[in-house]
Amino acid sequence: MTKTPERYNAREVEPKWRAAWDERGIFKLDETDPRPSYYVLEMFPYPSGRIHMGHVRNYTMGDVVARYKRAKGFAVLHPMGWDAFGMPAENAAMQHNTHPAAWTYANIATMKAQLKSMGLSLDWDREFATCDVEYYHQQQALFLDFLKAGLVERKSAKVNWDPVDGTVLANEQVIEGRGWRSGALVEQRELTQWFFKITAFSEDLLSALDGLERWPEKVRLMQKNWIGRSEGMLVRFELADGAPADQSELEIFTTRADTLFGASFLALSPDHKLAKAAAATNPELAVFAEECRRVGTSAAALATIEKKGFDTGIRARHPFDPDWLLPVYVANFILMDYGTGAIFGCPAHDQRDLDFARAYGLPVTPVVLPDGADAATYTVGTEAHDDAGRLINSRFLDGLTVDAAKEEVARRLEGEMRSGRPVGQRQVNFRLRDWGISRQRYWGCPIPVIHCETCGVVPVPAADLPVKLPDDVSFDVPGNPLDRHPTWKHVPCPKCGAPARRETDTMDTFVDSSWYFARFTSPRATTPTKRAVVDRWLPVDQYIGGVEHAILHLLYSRFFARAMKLTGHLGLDEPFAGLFTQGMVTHETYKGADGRWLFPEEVGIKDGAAIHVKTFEPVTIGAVESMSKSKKNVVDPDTIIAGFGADTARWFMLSDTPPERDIQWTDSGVEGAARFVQRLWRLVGDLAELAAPVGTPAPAAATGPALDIRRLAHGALAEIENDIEKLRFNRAVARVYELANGLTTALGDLDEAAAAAPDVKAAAREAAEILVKLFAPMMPHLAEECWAVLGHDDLVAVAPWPVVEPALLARDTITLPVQVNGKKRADVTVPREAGAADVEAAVLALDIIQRVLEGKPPKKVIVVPQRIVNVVA
RNA sequence: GCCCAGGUGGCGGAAUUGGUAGACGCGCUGGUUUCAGGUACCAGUGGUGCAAGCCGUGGAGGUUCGAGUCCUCUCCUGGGCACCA
Repeated sequence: MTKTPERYNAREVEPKWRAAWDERGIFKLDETDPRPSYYVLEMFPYPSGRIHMGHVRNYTMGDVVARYKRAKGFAVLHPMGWDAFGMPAENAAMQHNTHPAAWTYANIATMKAQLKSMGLSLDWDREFATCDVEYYHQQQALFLDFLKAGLVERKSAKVNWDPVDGTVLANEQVIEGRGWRSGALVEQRELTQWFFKITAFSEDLLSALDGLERWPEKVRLMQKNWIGRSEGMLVRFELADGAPADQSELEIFTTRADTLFGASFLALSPDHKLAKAAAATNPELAVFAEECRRVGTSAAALATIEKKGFDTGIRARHPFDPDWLLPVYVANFILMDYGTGAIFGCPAHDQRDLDFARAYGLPVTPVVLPDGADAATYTVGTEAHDDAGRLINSRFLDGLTVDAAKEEVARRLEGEMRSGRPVGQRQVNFRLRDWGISRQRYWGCPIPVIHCETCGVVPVPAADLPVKLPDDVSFDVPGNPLDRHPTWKHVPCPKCGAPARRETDTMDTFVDSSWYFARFTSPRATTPTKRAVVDRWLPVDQYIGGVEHAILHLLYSRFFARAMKLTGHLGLDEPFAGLFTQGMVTHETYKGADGRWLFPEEVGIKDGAAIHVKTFEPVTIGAVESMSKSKKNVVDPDTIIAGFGADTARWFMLSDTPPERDIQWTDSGVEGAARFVQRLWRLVGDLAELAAPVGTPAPAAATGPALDIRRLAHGALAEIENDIEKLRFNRAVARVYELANGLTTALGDLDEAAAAAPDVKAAAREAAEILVKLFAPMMPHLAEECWAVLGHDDLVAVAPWPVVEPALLARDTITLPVQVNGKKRADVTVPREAGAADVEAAVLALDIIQRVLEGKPPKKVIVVPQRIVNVVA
């Protein structure tokens, strides 16, 4: 190899191939393409201004899958769009006096150019932003259909109010008592709001998780916990003394009806109607209830407070014994919106009830005896027993298991009638709440209803859609610009024609992202979807995004699919057949001498110590954390792509770290990736010089070096295909390195005669083309340039994936490791078809084995075919 | 507190699911090329020992011919949920 290899210049080459792809339109999908379909989708970005490394990682992974599936002969749908409504646009409007739309569309233009520079195989013809009128028009149509189908509800509810953003948040948008976006402490307020009835699907959303086999177990578990199903009973307690005149009973929910004979009190939420009635005549109780509510604003405070209660003086009768009276407390640890807002307390078998009972001197009677404990001496101290056991002190339940006792209590209470209703009934309860979608904001999809004084809430007629956002709005004062707009909300009632007003709330932006995947199948349709098209392309075969959306976005999307099915917009329940959640991109953090964060480019290394590149002051290297602007540990994708090329950035993102884990961005790692780009370029150049012309078939009966080269290529092909199918990109990358190493060595070993042999030249042709096709999904620009060097004038992006020849994967002889007592001592090479007896004989003939055995016969020889031999001495 | 996931060289990580621990990359060491830096190339790189060998997958036990992988206990790290009756 005497010629001076030219360097591969990514900066010049990459734009050329992107233009070639565009020109040929090869990533545009024909919806009627008869080949098997494959839908790969990455979570679409919020147009915040510029893409970050997390986007690069996410979209690179999706692109590998898309390009690979295309090569495998699928008709691939791989679209991109923008999750474009939301608060940052309004904040920018306030700060910089721009219009949210102008800000958003400018950001989209910037980010689209950045995504294009990555060389992604996207069908840009399908692009849309959720703030496009055409998109939210169809979303309003969906809303009206959901309303008609009874899936939308307007109700007054205690809501999470974010005082900084001035809007309502869904439960799942409150994290540790703070708004998920603003971080402000959330307050509880009573407001009339629009809700999607996601709880109508609680049972189905839970049970269908089992069928999502290509979802991460972790995500399924998180959703399961979030939905929070529990089986229990509603039990009616008759009120005896001290009850308000209009209330004669108290209904509680319990999952432990078996412990009814261990009851020592009843407890109410301060917001329970019985508590409120009692507080009306008891000022002290009213004060206590008010105290509870104050604490209740912060979940962090809730977690640490002591259990407190207030005896209302009311007494209730035990359902199995009318003479047994139980005190009714108001307690600070009872939630109004779970179950009935009331419980019965069994201190011996519930820790919270035990803490409460100890504080107020209430009886603690064990009714479940742990296995192995003695009934005569068993007592409960400071730890409640909530595990299994047998019932004691429980009359007719004594001796039963917990499950059997639950059955027996249910049977009896269901059979006992009071005022025409059973005293108890089985009930399944869910933690999941309905999804409040009202937001008091401008930059969102308007809720298409009109409020009329005589007709009430009137849906906007479908023919009047879209309800467009007005352009002339100002953000100089707090509050909702739609609400204070001089004319927008004033409209005649569609029913009676009288003056009425529009709903000024807009939809939660999670609504926008709950059906965009369906819209991509027919992005310009004048209905939300086209049934024939959407039914062919959904579900998404592979969805890829961040695990931070494990609950919110994915649960809402699953709800939307069901709601859209019910209203005839599509034909399935589960929108995402395969889900992959990728890890974050991390980087070291740096702090200067003054304690301020520094950007990575401000930091240099001198004599093994980190210093500031300008001031030479010492720099402290901090923890490796996920990239964030606030800590300045960010690397700009543009800088990397401009400096090294998109292929290097893509390759690095796929290398080394398993895709589901956090990846650490390092300079040396990127440089390594860049070096490999050059190495591949030289290797393909060398192969091209040696290789037979384009179209030469692989040598069928190769021997010697030609056979070795073929085996290398086909071995790598089989492995990489398997790795990409399983999204194990880091392993696929390692296999490409191995193939490149192997081919480099094989080329170096060829003597002049071998290099001139036709079968070697044909094998080199085959190996070079396999190599290029194998890395083409990961480094598509380099692959095109290599493809051209190999003499092709078509694009590798449309070339079919190579086919493995299984015969090349098998060897005539195999080398087995030989262990003695489980420790490896030798290798033995035997014919592939050798029987166990032949292998054993070969092993025992080995000098090393004879030496270790010291001439004695082995106790036993274990031969695992094709695997290993173990000699037991 | 409860529920998950995970601890493997200096670092990121492999290991066909019970069968050669450390693939591949980064880093490092020595050498060749180069005025030099970088690049490129060659050799080496878990620990220990002159060596045969011995020790090694957070820790302690166990099952097995054989354990990173299975079981019991324990420590640590990351994530989710959090008075859900």
